[in-house]
Amino acid sequence: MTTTGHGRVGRPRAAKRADSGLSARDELLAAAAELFIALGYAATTTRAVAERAGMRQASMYHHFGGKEDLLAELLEATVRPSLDVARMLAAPDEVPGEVRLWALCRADVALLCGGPHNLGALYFLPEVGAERFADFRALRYELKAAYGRLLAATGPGVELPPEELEIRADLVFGLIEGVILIRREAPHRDVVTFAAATADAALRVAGCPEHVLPKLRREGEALLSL
Amino acid sequence: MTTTGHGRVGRPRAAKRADSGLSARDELLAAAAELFIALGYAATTTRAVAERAGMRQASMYHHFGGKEDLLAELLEATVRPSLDVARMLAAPDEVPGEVRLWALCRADVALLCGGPHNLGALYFLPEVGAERFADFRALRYELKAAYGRLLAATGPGVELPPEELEIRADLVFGLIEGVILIRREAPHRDVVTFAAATADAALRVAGCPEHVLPKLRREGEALLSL
DNA sequence: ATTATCTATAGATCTATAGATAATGC
DNA sequence: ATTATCTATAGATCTATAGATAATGC
Repeated sequence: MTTTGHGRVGRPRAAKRADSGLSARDELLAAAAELFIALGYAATTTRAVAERAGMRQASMYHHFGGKEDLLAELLEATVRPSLDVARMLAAPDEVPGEVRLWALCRADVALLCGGPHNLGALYFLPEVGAERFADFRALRYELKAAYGRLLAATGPGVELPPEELEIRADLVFGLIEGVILIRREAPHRDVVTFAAATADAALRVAGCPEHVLPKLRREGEALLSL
Repeated sequence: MTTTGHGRVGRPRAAKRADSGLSARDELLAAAAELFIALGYAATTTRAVAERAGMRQASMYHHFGGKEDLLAELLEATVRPSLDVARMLAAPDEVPGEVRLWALCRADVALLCGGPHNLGALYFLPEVGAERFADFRALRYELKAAYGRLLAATGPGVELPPEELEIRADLVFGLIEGVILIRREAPHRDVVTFAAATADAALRVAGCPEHVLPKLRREGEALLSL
């Protein structure tokens, strides 16, 4: 998020309007995010992106190589904060696995529901399967693996056979990413309440008995406020 | 699925190939399903659909008004079987809510994971928000409401305040639809095992204690085999 | 006669490049 | 001199229609 001081260099824009405070790059990214989420990737034209950002179609190419670069940058910027939390929580061995799993779920849901747009919806665009977005998919896969390891470190009392563990890992990760679908239909829920409720739900799926959830909530929140 | 006996009327196709046994309509629907899921709606051209179905681009218009009609028909045909199960399970008052909820989850997951393509992925295409697909969205909304009513009929022992109930309903429905995302990445899981495991997970989210799950599984399966 | 297909194409895009232009910076 | 934008456009699509054609059905 680079802002330029007033008095920009370069030819002035044809369609003038209030300064958004964002750099041209960021204006383009914000416009692309809104349009990709609402209309999809292929249905969004470079003209629509550029004009929503306040410039002509061709000017976009001064900042990005093309539409694909916009999506790649949005995807990676969206998954990276979740992965940062996951990496942080992978380390501390003295904290029980279930507390760290609760904290990761809580933080991830807050990130997914936090920003002004439902950026996570970009993950589900069919075009994301293309080779161009392999870097993003690798980051997301790493995040998923982190969920799996924390789930496996959960217990005692919840020992599961390996194939059952694999299903539970998919279900927990699916529940968290499913939050993106929920947000699409109920955009105005309180994020803090919802994030904690979803983390509780994830640990129920993981097999935690109801009576330990208050403890996880307390310790999980404490772990995140460090 | 109408099949025509051999010796079809009309000009022969230019590109000949083995008879699929499907009507031209169904060949087009199958081709559209594969392409919409793999590439997305906007990125799929009428030429690609027609040619995968074994005919020229323009011939598609003899069977469908356009691309939108293909998607609308696929969406409605995919959600309708789930809704049929939900309507059937809405009736029997003598069966406890949690058993009926388990059965609905189990059946819905089996439907979502059953067919040869991951048709549920069509639900998440951004284009589905368009006015043209309002009928589909109404059916899906009715399905979601059925989940909500069964969840509210769950208990005793699991009485929840209304706003918590609403969050749980979203989470349960999100978990079930999240199965579509899971299937996208792990396409070769055993459907029967996975469907039951997911129904268990949904009831854990609903608040059922672990020790009642075996009973729900038994009675839920029995309810579905009627 | 009816049907399902074909070929051909008009009209409407959409992306990406080439080259001009109007600012600031030095 | 450098920069960010502009205008113009070539080339490549893509959708949907018009009208011809090659089967079967009666």
